[in-house]
Amino acid sequence: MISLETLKQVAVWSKELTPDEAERARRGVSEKTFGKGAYVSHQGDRFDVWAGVTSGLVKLSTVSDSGKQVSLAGLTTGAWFGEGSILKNEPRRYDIVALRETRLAMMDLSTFNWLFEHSVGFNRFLVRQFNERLGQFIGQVENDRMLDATGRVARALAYLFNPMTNPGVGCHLAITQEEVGLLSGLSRQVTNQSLKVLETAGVLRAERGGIAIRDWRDLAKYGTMAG
DNA sequence: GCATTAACAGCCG
DNA sequence: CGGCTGTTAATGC
Repeated sequence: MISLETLKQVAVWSKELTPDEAERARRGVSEKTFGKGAYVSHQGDRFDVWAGVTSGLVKLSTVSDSGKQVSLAGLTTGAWFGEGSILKNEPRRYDIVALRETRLAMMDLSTFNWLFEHSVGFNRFLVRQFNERLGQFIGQVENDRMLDATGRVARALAYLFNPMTNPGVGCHLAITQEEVGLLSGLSRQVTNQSLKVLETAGVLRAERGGIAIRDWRDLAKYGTMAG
């Protein structure tokens, strides 16, 4: 279990709960650290917790029918994930991998179900999150084949910097070019060149071991148009 | 063409 | 030193 203060810090949704609900939530959440490269869960697992990123960076990926790894999204500070598998009571459809040392807040299933049954604020949050993810998913299938390397990098970063799904991210993120490549489904070398293009376009600033952006919507636009 | 891997030099903490 | 970055060369779809 964690303190109420910690809960408020790592979970924006907790601010919408009543005091009683927040107390329940705090008692059902514990924290765990994952090392670089560690699997949080494998595709097909019954992963019986709902989890939020306290610090670090995780990647959702799956294996395509042709057998190669496909990255779906990156998640960073403030992002919560896993509700889809819990609500449908089905195995995980994705691998979840820590791209660097990552601390996760993990809620047990009974607490999640209690909040789902009793808390209006919790359900509002879930609906908003589903809505945002649906928008991302539609963008993904519509544009996947049309985007060049630069567009794919821009889109991966736009999702990562999206304050709806990653509420704690801000406009600066410690991430290496190799990690951006892993999220974009590209090699480090091509990612390096794409980042330079985006920097020249003025939508981000590439630093050593980090990226600063002006507005994540600029990246989103870049990631939905070829060019 | 465009992307990938391999290799290497430079840089920085 | 070790990790990150910038670049080039060889190879593949």
